[in-house]
Amino acid sequence: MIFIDYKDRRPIYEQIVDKVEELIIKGVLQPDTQMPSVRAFSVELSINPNTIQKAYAELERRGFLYSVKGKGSFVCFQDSLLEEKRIKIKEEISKNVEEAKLLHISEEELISLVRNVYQKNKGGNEV
Amino acid sequence: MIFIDYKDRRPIYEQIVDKVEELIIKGVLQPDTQMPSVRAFSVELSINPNTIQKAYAELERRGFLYSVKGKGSFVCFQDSLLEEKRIKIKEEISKNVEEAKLLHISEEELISLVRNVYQKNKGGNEV
Amino acid sequence: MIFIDYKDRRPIYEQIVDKVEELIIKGVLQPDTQMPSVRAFSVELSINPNTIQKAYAELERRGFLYSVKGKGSFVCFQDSLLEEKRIKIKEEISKNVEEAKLLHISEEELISLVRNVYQKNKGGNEV
Amino acid sequence: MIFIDYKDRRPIYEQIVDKVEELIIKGVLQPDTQMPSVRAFSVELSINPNTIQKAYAELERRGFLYSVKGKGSFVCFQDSLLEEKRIKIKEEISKNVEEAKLLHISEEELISLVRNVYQKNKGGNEV
DNA sequence: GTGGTCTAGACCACG
DNA sequence: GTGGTCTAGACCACC
Repeated sequence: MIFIDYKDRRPIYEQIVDKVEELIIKGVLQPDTQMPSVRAFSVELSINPNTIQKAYAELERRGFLYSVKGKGSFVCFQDSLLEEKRIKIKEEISKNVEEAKLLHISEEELISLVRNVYQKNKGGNEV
Repeated sequence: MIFIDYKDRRPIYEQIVDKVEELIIKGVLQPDTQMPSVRAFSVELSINPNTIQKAYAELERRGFLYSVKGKGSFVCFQDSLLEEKRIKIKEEISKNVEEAKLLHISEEELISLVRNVYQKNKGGNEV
Repeated sequence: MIFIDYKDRRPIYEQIVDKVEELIIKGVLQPDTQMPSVRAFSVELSINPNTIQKAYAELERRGFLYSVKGKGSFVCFQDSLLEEKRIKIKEEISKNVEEAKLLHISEEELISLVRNVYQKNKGGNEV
Repeated sequence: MIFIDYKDRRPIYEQIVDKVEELIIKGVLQPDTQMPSVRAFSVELSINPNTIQKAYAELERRGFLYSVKGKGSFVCFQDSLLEEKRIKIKEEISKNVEEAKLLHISEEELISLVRNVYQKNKGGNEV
């Protein structure tokens, strides 16, 4: 399900956090599903358990997981999380568009860029 | 001219690199202008000269500066650098848009986001 | 494996970069091999860790190494790097030949020079 | 006659040394010609007299100039200098060819490289 | 343990 | 004075 890219400059735990988050948002991991135990997951990915622990802690902090003592970690998905992410990504896009404007990329070019991404995979991987 | 944000998680030298690059692209720093000397700049920002040195070296590697031993560091700007940056920022935006799509942000909303950024400061940012 | 020549006018970190590059190209250092840690290597060569760090950073920039915080530095070799080096060395040789021509060294002499290098160690340098 | 390239990474005095040497070898500067005085030359190139001084000293050390107290510096060209340079350039070519061999550039390719340089400008700029 | 950043202070070559 | 390299020693995030 998850593949660690050691050549990726981002820390491993962050790669895991991002991937799990994505799977939850995509609906692949359904709410209240139990996550693999720290130990099991660490064996599966052959990485240090501490790293998984850190990833789970971060996911819990962000509100994508909740842990029950003695039972394990579970997917916790609320719409508010989606909204938060939407705001974040829109802020990032704003920042990038501003930089693009500075580089004299035209409004039209950016809009057609947006359209292209939305056309891509049309009629295919709808969830 | 430049302000170091110690709360920023990015390393100091990277903040400097990005800021100087921006100033060059904006045209605030004109080609062949002499940059402040490593030592003078380090005093101005109250950081270690080595950190400035690292920033200047990176800027030279990227083609925004050229340094001459015994003379100083100078702004060196070619159009090809702009084109490279344009490609990079477009890739970045594409990735952003894809993520936005995943979050069910509509094509229209993104487009109006782009338009807003381009409208902002319209006819006003001349000093 | 590596010897620092303090009489050499080139900086230490550059000597290291060149030597490691050579070892990778020669195949002595195989892809994904772990390099000695910055600290271990610095002890081995009795130089400052920062100097090794600088060498590794440059090797990473050139695409011969990739480093992962908390894990180590690893050999990372792609064929495209070879092609780049080939182009560079051919340019260098062209410049040399032009200078040789200026010095009235005959075409034949240079060609026999080339042939000699290629004959040397013929059928002998297998270990 | 001489143009300083400030974007060239080599020190200025070295650029001057190389250029003067080239002019002498090419025969543009004839033996026993008087060189411009340090002051005149430094004004002409708008650089520091110390830099010219250093270049002249190096050229004298190499045997391309001789200075007469109270009179100035003069071109001094002996065939032995040419021979030295020939040996040097051949050594450098050998080194580079060896590296090319390591990169699996074929003997034939290098030889045709040599031939190409010799064909270029055929029948034109003979001195 | 690892790589990466930063400081303090030194030395060198160059102009 | 300038840029560039190096050392010594510290701290951080990550595994």
